[in-house]
Amino acid sequence: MTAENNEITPIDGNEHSELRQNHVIAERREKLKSIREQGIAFPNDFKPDALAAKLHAEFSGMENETFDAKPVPVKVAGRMMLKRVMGKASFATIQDNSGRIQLFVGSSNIDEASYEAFKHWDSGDILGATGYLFKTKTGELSVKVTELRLLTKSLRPLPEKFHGLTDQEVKYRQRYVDLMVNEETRATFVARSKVVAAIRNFMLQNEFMEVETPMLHPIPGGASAKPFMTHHNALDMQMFLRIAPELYLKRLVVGGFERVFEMNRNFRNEGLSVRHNPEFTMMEFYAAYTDYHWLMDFTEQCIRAAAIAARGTATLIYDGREVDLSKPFERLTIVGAIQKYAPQYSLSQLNDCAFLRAEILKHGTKPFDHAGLGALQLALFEETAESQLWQPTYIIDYPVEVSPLARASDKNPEITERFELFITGREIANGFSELNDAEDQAARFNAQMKAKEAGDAEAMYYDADFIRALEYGMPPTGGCGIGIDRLVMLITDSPSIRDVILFPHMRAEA
RNA sequence: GGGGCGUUAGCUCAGCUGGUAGAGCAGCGGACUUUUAAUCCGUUUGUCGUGGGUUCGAUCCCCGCACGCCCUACCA
Repeated sequence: MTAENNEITPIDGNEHSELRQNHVIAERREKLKSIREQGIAFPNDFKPDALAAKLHAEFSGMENETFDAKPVPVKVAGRMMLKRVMGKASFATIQDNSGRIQLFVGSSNIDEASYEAFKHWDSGDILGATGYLFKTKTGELSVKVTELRLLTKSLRPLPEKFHGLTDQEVKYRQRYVDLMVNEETRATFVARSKVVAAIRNFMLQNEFMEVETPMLHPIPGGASAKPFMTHHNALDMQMFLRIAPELYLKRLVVGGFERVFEMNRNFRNEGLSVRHNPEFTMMEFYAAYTDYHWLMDFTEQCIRAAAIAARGTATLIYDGREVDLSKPFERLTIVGAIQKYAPQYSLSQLNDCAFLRAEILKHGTKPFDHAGLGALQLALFEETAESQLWQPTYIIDYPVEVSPLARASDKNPEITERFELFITGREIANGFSELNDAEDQAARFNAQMKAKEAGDAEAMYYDADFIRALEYGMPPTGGCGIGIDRLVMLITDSPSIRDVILFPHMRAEA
């Protein structure tokens, strides 16, 4: 850059270039400037006494004769979403936490200065209105405004009022805007809140205690996944963001808290997809003296209760297809599911390792050098049957080699008392009778260590303290994790996990 | 990681076989005392994601890159 260029380059700064680029924002900054000059620009002394939705619910049946006979004074506040200025009788629609209500701003009802000021306020501004309820001649319940105040000036314009905000990226990155203008987005997160509350209530009613275990783990455990790594300075210690709370929750069962649950975040340093966010919410629970049969009954009831709390029904529509949570969930073994959904395979083929290996390769899945029969059957299940499990289905009896924390079956030491729950072709929950034999668990950890040394990045670490805990004796216990984000996707008919996470992770903005 | 599609005004989108951009909304000015996507008249706004290439000339054609969405892979 030459000296000449330097001379003509104006002050560089984000604010400055934005002002030059966006005259809409510049205009609003000018308005704010003059508001500041006139007094307190951001007053905090207006206290609304009514919410839009409650006013509609309570007064929409009343007519103007009633309002005339007995006036209903109200103070409402909210963001101005629409404004219709017409000479001396204008309207504005404001939105509060509950919904929207229309303001009638007539020059004969408020002072002239306020009316003139109102004409220059913008969509997105936060207003406080004092007045009386009435009905317009089209029958819409409205507030006849007698006093109108600008509580917060909005410097940025709202998205276009008819089409709204549709850009997925902006919806995710600027969720605050999405929430302002898209009622469906608000509804999704209200539903999520209800699901979480319903699950918490369900657990508490069943005498589970809510606990909080560490998010920072010295040894990541409880799942097969790649962890996020971090470092604690004062302890000069490598730490991991937890991939699952499982091993801590089981320590609590050892300690005598026989029914515990934790609903919180897990972190996995893996790919992102429509079903995967680097941090996701899981509800894990453990109950002493229960087994996986009990867990399946219980999980079913919990999920049903969550759907009813959020939607009022256990019969849902997902992606245009019905999902019925009201009936007992089907239970199939891995082989049984393949036979049902991929009947081209004979039972003898399904017990033939060489055949399975070849068949899995046809589906383009990774090689399985050390995989035994059970793991091969599981892989074929995942390729052929899993995505077809639309109605809620428990798949049971997972092979021991892929279930290092689950109790082996008394009848067959190759399989575990484990299930995964699939709905709409997606895994929603995973549970099992817990392995409480400390010596067996130590052996399983050793096998995982070998797998890790052989290059399996997701294999588990040996957790000596967890073994020590088991050596004190853990009662026979059932434990299960429910993927809350995926459950909310199902209940809110959302196609992407990002639609049910308020601030999904995205690449850094360019 | 692989594949597909996309990126044009603050928002939603047009833009023909290449001649450096338009509409609606929003904004600004005006009219209007029951509108509700108010209406009517006038009017402002763009590094056409980014860097190269081809060309007299590129929003348009070619290549790279960035970002996004979808599919796929790992995974819950």
